[in-house]
Amino acid sequence: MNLSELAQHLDLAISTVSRVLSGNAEKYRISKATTERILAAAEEHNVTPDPLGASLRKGSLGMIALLVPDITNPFFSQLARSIELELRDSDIAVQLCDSSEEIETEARLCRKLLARRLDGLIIAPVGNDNCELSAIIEQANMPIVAIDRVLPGLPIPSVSLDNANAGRIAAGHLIKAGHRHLGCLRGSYESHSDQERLAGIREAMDDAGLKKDHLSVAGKGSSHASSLEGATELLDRENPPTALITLSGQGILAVLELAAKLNLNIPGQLSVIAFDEQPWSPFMNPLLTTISQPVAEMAGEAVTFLKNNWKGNSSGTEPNSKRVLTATLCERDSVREYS
Amino acid sequence: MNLSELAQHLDLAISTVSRVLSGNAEKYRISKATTERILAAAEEHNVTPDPLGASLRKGSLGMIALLVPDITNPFFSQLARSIELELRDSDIAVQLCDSSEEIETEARLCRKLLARRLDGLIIAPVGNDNCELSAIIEQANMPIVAIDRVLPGLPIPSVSLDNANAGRIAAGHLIKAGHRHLGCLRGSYESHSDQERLAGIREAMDDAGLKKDHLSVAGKGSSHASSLEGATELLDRENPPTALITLSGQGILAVLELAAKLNLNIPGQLSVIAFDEQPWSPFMNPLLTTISQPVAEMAGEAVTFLKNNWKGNSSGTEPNSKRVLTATLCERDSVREYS
DNA sequence: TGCACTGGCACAAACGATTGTTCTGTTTTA
DNA sequence: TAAAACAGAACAATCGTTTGTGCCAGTGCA
Repeated sequence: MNLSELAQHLDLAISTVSRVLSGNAEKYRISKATTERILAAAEEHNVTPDPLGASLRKGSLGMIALLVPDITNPFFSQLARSIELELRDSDIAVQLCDSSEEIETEARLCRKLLARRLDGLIIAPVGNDNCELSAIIEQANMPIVAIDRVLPGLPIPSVSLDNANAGRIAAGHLIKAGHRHLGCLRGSYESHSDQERLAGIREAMDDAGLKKDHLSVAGKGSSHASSLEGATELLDRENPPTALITLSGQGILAVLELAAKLNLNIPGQLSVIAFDEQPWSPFMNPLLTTISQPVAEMAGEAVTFLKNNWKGNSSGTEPNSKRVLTATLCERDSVREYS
Repeated sequence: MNLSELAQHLDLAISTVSRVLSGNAEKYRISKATTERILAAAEEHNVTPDPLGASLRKGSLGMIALLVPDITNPFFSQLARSIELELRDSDIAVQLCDSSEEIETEARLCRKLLARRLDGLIIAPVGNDNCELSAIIEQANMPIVAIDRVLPGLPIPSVSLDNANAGRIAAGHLIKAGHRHLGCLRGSYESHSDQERLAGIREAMDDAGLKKDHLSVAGKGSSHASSLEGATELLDRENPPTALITLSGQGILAVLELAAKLNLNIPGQLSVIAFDEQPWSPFMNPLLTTISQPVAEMAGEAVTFLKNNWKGNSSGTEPNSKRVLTATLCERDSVREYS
């Protein structure tokens, strides 16, 4: 039963019913009696205004989209949850899209999303150089904010981590513990974030007077197989690093697996710091020292940005703002002093 | 720019434009020339039909909702991803809702979802006895299917695991390895699934001629703290079980943590089987033996059910069908022969 | 020449709500 | 007593599509 049927049933105009049911009874001076009558009947027949009709009229869907590379990745699922929570009370729903880490799929989905006049889009781009995506996004007409991974070529606002600083923190912690030969397991694709993190690591080593050949870098894919290959390149050789930093979420698992295979005790013979705190990080054996991203805060920033850009609300952030947040070190048991 | 503006610009009727742009040009015998002209102009001005208008007219939103207790739980995020993949080619989007394991929130969100005349709802209920939810669902007018957790009181179709069988498999495996005293760490709430799994474990023990006091059960919450408490109750005592089964995803982490604290070697002194295969299960130390749910298959079944119940498509499943899938044992290194 | 047919498109009625404007009484004010 | 003010509700336009039907012109046939 919809509003007009209910109106007919009550022998009232649909407009009156609409005003009452959307809570504007007094604003339009509907009498107490009528209001009560409508509310009762609505309750009885279980009728609520169809948001679809309202959306059409209001020009707003009451929904934003979240496009992530892989919802299975704990970072993104935490992000999804934080965004959901953030929006729960504002009558705005979240449409979830997963691009499976494929840039073509990402472009296709993004195109679809833009066609669906949503109220906004939060996108965690798959790669760092998706021309098609850039082209698509450029002619979008809804607020869009990139999160986690920044597209350097994309003129859209973003919320991301200060990756260089995060790299410095990680490397600094290891250097302070006495390590002189560091290894670094890169994640997927030629990710912008990974490059920045690496740059931060190099800076920290520079500051400590460590030469470039004190850092070994490997890894060229986000899959477990690639990570394993990269880890092998780093560890299964003459003079392996005494401490490792994994730049992507999956990497640490490969390192743990390989270390077990090689009978390398962690942290006894090898210290590790893993990028991205994961639900299981505090419960692994050993308890993992990690670099943690402020996921909830990132979600908050992204949502705030979208909200600020609604209703011609130009009060908020400038159109091309880059918000950069700081990572924190979670010290646990996977790093040991080296002498 | 919308269809009517484009039509005006081309000096054509909006209906003609609509038919061409929705791919029904030949069905309505639009001439080749006109078709080309419209397509070209649409491309040039970047105009696509607004799904909102189409939805209103067609009476279908092209969207289903997925309501889960916690998208952060790998099982549910895998489920979300599988469902997304399953629907990707059918022009149906997924709205994600997370109830934070709170039954009031779940009811509230569910009510909202039902008001939003979606094309279907896949719900993984938080608890096993949510009367309010049952009441809400009963008067819904869209296809709904419960997944993972079955609500015994709810007269809706469901896709779930054969939990009793899964319990039998787990216990059977341990018994076959020579274990005579089993422990069981229950998950959250008085979950229906957990009860069934427990029943299966009891059956297997019965079959092996093991008495009831050969099974210790503990745990009364899904939080890490509760799990830790339960694990302590099971392990930190005189005559602890030699093998443990954790019935919920978080439980195993608590067991690992406690075992490390108690200096209990796994699997040397304690064998464990964990319910729910997780991304990190194959990479833990030790590699975890788990009971794995066929997530993708469950997603497929749920989606298929919804599809079958569209368009008055009564050909499909009966309205109250219960689909039950089988778990598999992933043998790894956390179970050892006991003599 | 007249009729039926049909290709090609326009007309208009939904779909379900929101909201500015208008209309009808009744009460207050001058 | 007439005019003004106001409360309460109806009217109608609008959002952007889809789709059944109607209209017109050209063609084939008798």
